[in-house]
Amino acid sequence: MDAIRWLDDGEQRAWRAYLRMHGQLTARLNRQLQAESGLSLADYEVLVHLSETPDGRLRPFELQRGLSWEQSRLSHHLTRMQHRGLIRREGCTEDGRGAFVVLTGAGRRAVEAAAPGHVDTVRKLFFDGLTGDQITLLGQLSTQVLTRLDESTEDGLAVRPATPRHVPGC
Amino acid sequence: MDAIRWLDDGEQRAWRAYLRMHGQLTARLNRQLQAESGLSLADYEVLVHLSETPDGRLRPFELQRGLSWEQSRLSHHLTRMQHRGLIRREGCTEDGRGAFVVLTGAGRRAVEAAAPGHVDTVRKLFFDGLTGDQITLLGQLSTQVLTRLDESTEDGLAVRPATPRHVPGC
DNA sequence: CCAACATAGCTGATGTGTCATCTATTCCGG
DNA sequence: CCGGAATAGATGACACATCAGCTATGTTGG
Repeated sequence: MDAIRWLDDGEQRAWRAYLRMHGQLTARLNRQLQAESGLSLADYEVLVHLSETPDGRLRPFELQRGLSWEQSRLSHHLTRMQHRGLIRREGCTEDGRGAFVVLTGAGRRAVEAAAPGHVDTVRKLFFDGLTGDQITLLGQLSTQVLTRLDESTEDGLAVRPATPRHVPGC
Repeated sequence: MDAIRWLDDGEQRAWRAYLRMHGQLTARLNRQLQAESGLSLADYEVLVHLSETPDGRLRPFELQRGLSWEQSRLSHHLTRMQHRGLIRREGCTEDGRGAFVVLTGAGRRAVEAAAPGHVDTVRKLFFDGLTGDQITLLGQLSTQVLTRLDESTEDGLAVRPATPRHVPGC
């Protein structure tokens, strides 16, 4: 029961600037993608992952891990993308529970058409304003925080199936 | 018509790590807030802004600027928060178009109850894994990018209503 | 073999964000 | 003082995200 360690002034500023920056940045990226390609950032990420495989197909759970998305978000999103003809679902013969997500021709054309403009915007709005050192730092920082997040998920600190040990009566 | 400048390997890694980190981090913060206080991160930010004013009231457009939210998002969010009793809307006598958003007692109690746990989680998941230098640099980086975003909005590069000559002083 | 459990995936309800559009008021130049 | 433009704000439609819960198949220890 220690005293609350509030954020000091610098932390406060950094935190708020960071949150605001991210919001603004992704809003801009989304608008650019939407306007020029009819895709959202989420669509784009899904399509990129698929397009990076040799045959443009992945199991949903692979996609899920690659994107770090919630399973259900992915499923809903794939349904919408399927309706728009960007991807197709196929059954999986090796695993009766499974499925495949397959990039359609339209899907591939959509990413390929979107990519140059998107990368250009990411550069203009983000990378071009940063030094190499800053980019390196950001990468390190992100990786550090990610590691920390993973670790604290595994043991007790986050979601855990309420005391699987020592259940009275077991 | 220059050649496309794709992201190099380091940029690619930094960018993807960054996007993933942000997603995971905010997901965790949202869950913690939701679980312990029944608030979302968005709710929390609104309430914090209100609670930082002397009388717990702001004009929607002030809130909008403070949060850098879309006007319509704010309006919808306020409606939902109003239904949950966290804020109240009042008319504005000085400006017939205007309104006030007022923190209710329940709203104030909610932020105050939420704050310690939230700050603690932000520390545990984020700041405690970073050095002071990293925090400083993140603040700088965010501010730089924000400036860049603002600049490129004002002149031609993004949406602009033809001739916006009329800056609201305030 | 089979009961318990884990894994893969889908779905419906509900809360959230964006876009386009709408009303009402205020501001401002002629 | 009037008409057009800017400002403040709300709203409906729709896309998106999360949660809880569901089915079906695979895996494994007894």
